[in-house]
Amino acid sequence: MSESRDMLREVFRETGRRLTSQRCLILDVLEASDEHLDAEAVYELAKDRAPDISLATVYRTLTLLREMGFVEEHRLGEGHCHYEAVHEEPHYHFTCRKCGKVIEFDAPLISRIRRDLSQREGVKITKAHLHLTGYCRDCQDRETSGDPV
Amino acid sequence: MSESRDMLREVFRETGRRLTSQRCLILDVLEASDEHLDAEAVYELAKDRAPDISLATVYRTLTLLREMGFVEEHRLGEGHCHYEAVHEEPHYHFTCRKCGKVIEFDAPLISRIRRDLSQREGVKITKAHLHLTGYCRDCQDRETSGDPV
DNA sequence: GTCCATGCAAACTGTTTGCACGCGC
DNA sequence: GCGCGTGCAAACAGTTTGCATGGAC
Repeated sequence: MSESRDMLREVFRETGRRLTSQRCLILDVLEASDEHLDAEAVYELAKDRAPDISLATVYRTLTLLREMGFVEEHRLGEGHCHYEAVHEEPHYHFTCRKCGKVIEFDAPLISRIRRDLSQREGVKITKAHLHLTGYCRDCQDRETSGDPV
Repeated sequence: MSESRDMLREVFRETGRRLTSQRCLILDVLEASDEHLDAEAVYELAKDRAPDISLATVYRTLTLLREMGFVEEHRLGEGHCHYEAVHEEPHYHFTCRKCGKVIEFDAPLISRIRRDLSQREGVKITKAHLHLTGYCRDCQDRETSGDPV
């Protein structure tokens, strides 16, 4: 654990940033959780180990870690962001419109889509978000409200 | 034009809603634009034709039209939503991280991904959002800031 | 010791809501 | 005329920022 933090420290130093206890802690919290935490949840979990930490620091650190590529930000549709430590493999999300349950999945076909678009439009794609919505197994019979005509 | 509004009126009546001038106007604005407007932009455009319209009405109407399936809401990552009148064909988005340019594209392979996940997880998928980010042709040489390590 | 990072509180943006009036039906 | 929809302003949620203090290096 501590040797991985040393590597981390070096990455920070190279870019003129400091590895503070708060930044360590927030990264720990994200790595320890395999859920998609929002800023408030990260804040609550961090407070358990550092009661004085502030929500502003959580936001600043999440932005920083995102810029450095250590965490990913997802907007799954509820007006606030979710964060998670980066995995090696890309993965995507399904969200149930009824109960909010999130299912993660992989979809290798996305790489074909990326390649096609890159070639056709001459763009360089750095990130793909695929977000499916619908009704999970448990909610399917009750999909009453707020749906297309 | 007016006969299409009559059809619209009927859809509203069936669900106990009223087709007000504001609702018409907002739908007009969205249909007239082939861009992705945010609520503020819809508000500004609507004010040209109805100076007394309020931003609250714009939000309420956008929510309503989304629930009725007439418009789609996109969260392309900047902390506010974009809206557009529904097209028949599904389409997806690429956003340039540098200049914000949006390219729309189709990706028929998505239907395979949808089918796979539905079968594997037993979910019913009603909507797919694919959002690619990266650098457009013009911005590729200057992709300096804020990128993964 | 230097200067970046933090905590606090206030500001800010995008969105929602309570209420009395107005308009579609 | 009944009741949904509107405009207005205030409230709200999530996030950002200014400033003085504190901690990493």
